Amino acid sequence: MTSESETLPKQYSPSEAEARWYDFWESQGFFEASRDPEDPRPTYTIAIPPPNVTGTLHMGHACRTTFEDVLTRFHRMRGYDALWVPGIDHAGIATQVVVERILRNEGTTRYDLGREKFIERVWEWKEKSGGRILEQLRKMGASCDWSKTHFTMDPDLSKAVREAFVRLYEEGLIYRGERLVNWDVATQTVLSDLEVDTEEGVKGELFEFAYPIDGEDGELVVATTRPETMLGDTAIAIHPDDERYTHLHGKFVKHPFVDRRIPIVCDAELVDMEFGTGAVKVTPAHDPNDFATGQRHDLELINILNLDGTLNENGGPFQGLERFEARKAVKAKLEEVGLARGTKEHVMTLPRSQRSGTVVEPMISTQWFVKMEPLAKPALDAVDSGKIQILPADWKKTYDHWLLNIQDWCISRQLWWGHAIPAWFCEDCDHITVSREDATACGGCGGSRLKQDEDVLDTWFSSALWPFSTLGWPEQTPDLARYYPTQDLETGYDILFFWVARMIMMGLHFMGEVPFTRVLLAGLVTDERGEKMSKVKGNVIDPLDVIGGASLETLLEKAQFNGAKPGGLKYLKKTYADGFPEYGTDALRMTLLSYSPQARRIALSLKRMEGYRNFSNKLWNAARYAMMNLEGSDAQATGAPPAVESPLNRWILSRMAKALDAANTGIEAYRLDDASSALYHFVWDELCDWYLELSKPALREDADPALQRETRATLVHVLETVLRALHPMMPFITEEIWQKVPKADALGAHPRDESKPRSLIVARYPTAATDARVDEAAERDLALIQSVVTGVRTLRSEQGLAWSRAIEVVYAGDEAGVLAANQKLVEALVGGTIRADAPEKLADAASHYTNAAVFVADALTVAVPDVIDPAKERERLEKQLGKLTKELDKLTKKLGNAGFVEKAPAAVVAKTREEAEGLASEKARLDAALARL
RNA sequence: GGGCGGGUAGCUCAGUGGUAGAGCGCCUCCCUUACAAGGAGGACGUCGCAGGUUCGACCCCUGUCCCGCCCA
Repeated sequence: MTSESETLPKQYSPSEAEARWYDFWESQGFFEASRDPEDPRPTYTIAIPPPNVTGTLHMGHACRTTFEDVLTRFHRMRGYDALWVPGIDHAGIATQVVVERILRNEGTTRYDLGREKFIERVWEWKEKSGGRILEQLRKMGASCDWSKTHFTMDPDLSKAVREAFVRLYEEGLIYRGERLVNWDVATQTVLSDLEVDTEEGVKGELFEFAYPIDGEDGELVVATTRPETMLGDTAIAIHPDDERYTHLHGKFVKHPFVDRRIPIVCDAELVDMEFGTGAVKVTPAHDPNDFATGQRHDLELINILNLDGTLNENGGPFQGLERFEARKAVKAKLEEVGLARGTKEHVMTLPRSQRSGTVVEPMISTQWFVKMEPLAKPALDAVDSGKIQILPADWKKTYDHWLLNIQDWCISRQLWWGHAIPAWFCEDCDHITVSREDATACGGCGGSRLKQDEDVLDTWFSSALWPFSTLGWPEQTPDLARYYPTQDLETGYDILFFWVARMIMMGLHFMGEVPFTRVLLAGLVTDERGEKMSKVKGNVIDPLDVIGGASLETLLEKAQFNGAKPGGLKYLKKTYADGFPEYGTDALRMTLLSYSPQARRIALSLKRMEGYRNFSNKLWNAARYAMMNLEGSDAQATGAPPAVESPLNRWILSRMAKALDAANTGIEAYRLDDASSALYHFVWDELCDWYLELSKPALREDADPALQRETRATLVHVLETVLRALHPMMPFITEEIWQKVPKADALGAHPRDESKPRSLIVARYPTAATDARVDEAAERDLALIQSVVTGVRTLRSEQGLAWSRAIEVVYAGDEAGVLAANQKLVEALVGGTIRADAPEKLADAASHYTNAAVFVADALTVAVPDVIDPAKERERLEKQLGKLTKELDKLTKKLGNAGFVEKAPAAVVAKTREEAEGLASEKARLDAALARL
C-alpha cells in the first residue's frame, strides 16, 4: 500500500478487494482479542450462535453475522478489546443423518459399522467437510477471533458438559424418570417438546367402535383417530355427571382382542360430554392427556410399540405390524367382529418431528430430565430486573410465558453422535453412578460390573453452556475472568427457548452471573413475497450467490439439486430471469442492515440490494473525485476537522456532525437501520449531490489558494471520516479506499501494537465532537443557496430551458448578502449570472423585468427575466398559489380553533403561527407577481 | 382455544399525538471531465375497515376483517 493518492478505476469491483482485505486483516491478527491480561481497555464480547457443523450459509446466518460484525467492529474502533467468539455445533441428529446417508450410499449402515467405528466416521466427515460454514462467514466479513474457534464436541467443551451434568445431578436437578416422551420412530430417538412441530388442519377420520360391557349386555361406543392404540387401552372414561352412563359406574368393558377387563372410570377433566359419544378410550402409554388421566386413576401403562414403530408383544394378534398397517388391520378386525360403528371426517393436528418429518409417537420411556423450575425462576428475574434486556422488548412476554409454564427438559437422546451421558449402571445392584471421571466402581455396591448409559445428551445441552464453556469453564481461565459475562447476544427469535433461555438459566446457575446483558432477536429472512425460503419452493437466495453473482442456469441447477419442485423452479425463472449480478458483500450487508430490527419478517428485496450496490459505486466515485482533486497537493486527513472559513466547508462539517451523531446513537440503540440510513443519505444527498458539486469552483486551478487549500483539507477529512463511520457496515470498500487516502501517520495505528500495519479496522470511530463541527449559521446559508438553486433548476425544467441557455437571476430579500457572498458558487450551479436588485423592483417584478419567472426561496424573492411565456407563467403561479393557499387555509383554521390555541403546547402553537406567517408572506409575494404579470 | 406481530405510494419497507417518508419502479429532460450502477425535475397514499378518546389520531382505546408466527 502507498499513502499517496492514486487514481481509481471508474467502477468498484468487490470480489478481488474483499478477499484481499479479509486475508490482510486475518493474517495481521486484527480480529484477535487482547492476549494481554493487563490490557486496560474495556472488553466487548459476543458469542456467536454456533451454526450446525452440517450447515451451509443461508440468509439468516448472513443477517446475524452482519449485525454481530457491525457491533464488533464498532466497539473495536471505539477502543474496546473486542472479542467475537466463533464456533460450531455438533448438531446431533443432523450430523448423524448426514453420515448415515453416506453410509447408505456405500451400501452399509451404522449398525454394520458398530458404534465406535461410526463415531470415527463422523469425525472423519467433520474434519473433511464439516464446518464449511466458517469459511463462508469469512466471506461475509466476519471479524471473529478465529484462534478461539470452538466445536461443541471438542475435549474442553465435552469436559464442560460433563461437569455441568454431574453438578446438576448432584444438586438433584437432573433425574432419571419414566415419562411419556415424544418418540421419533424414523431416527429412533426421543425429542424434546421443542423439537416437535404441530401440523395443523390435517384431514383425518374419527373412527368409532364399541366395547362390549363385561358381564352383561350392552356396549360403550368410543371414538379415536388412532384405532391401533386401543390395544393399549386401560380404561374408558366417562363424565361423572353424564346421566347416559350412570348405570355403568364401577363396571368394566371387555377388550375384544386381548384378554383384558378394562375399567370404566369417571373423569371430569378428560371427558367433554358434548364431544362424540361422551365416552373416551384411555391409552395412558401413548397419549399425554391419557397419561395424566392414568396418573389420576392409577391406571396400568401398556406400551404397544417397539422403538421402530412396529407393534410389540402387547399388540396381541397385530404384533409385528408397522403402526399404520396396524391401524388398518385393527379397523378391519373390528369391522369383522361387528364392533365398528362408522367413521366421521375430522380435522386434527399432527405432531411431527422437526428432524425427520415423521409423525411423532407419544411413548413411555425412561429418560434423563432437567428439573427446570428452580432454574427458570432466576432466569425470569434476570430479565425482570433488567440485568438482561431483550430487544425488541415485545419478546419479553413470550419469554416470560414460556418460563412460567416450563416443563422439565428431556435431555437424553438415543443417538450415537453426541456427548455421552456420564452415568453408569451397575449390573449387580440398581445404583446409578454419575461421575466426572469414567466410573470403574459402582457407587452403591462397589462392584465393578458397570455399563455406561448408551444415550447421549441433547445438543442444546452443550449449547446452553456456550458463553462460558468457550471461555474455558470449568477451568477458571483468564479469558473467563476477562470476557464473562459477554455483552450482546444476537440470534433468531426461533431459538429463544431452545437456546437463549437455557443459556440464561445455565449461566446464572453455574457462573452466578448472566451470560450476556442484551439479547437481540432478529427476524426471519424470507423471499420478496414474504414466504419462508425453502429448498422445495426453490426460493432460497444463497448469500454467496448475490455476493459474487450467479447466472440463472447456475441458480436453476442448484435449486433442482436441492430438490425444488417445478413450481419453485418456475418462480425462480420468472423472478430472477437474469440471475444475480455481482452485488458484493458490502451491498448485501447494507441491505440486511437496512431492515428494521423490529420486523419479524425480512422480505429480502434484490432491488434494494441493487440500490446499495449503486451506493458502493457512488462512494467509490466520490473517493475517486476526491483523489483526483487532491493530487499534487499535500492535503491529508489528520483525524481532526480542519479550521475552515468558507460557508461550504463549514456546512459539510456541520452536516457531517449530524450524520455522525445519528450513526453513533443508531448503533448504540441497536438501530443499525437508522445508523446506516443516516450515513447513506449524508454521503449521497449531501456530500455527493451538494458538497462535491459546490466544491468544484474552489478546487479549480485558478481558485483562491487559501480557499483551495481549506477545501482540499475539508474534502480529504470528510472522506476519511465517513469511511471510518461506514466501516463497520461496509468493511471492504471502506478499507480499500481508506488505504489510498492521504492521511497522517497516526491514523489507523493499532492501539496496542505499533508493529502492525495501519488499518481502518482499528481506526477510531468518528463522533460529531471529535471529527466534525456544528455550525448552524453555515447550515442556514447553504439552505438558502440550495433553495435558490433548486428553484432555478425547477424553473429550467418546467420552462424547458436547456442547460446551455444562459440566464440572469435577480434577487432581493433579507438574506441577499448570503447569495452575494457566494456568487461564484451559485452562478456555477444555476448556469447563469446572479445579481442583487432593489427589493421594490422584485416586489413588482412584472413592471421591472420582461417575461420574468418569479419564485420565493426562503427569505428571498427571485426573478429570472426573459425566460417565460406569460401565459405559462400565470398558470404556474396559479398552481403554486393554489397549493400554498390550501396549506395556509389549513393552518389558519387551526389557529382559529380556540381549543387548539388554548390546549396545545405553546411551542406547537408558536410554530404553527410562524409557519402560517411564512406562508402568508410567500403568498403575498406570489400574489403580487401574478397581479403584475 | 390462548398469545404475539403485521396490514402506510405500483413493489419492499421506515415513521411520529401536531401539515405523510425512503429505496426501487413510473413520467420529462440531460452521456455537463467523480459516478448513466449517474445527474436535474416531476407524478403518486381518504396510513385494512368501523366506532371512540382528544383542540388535533396513521400514531392511543374498543370492535371487526384479512395475513403471518408461536403455544395448547
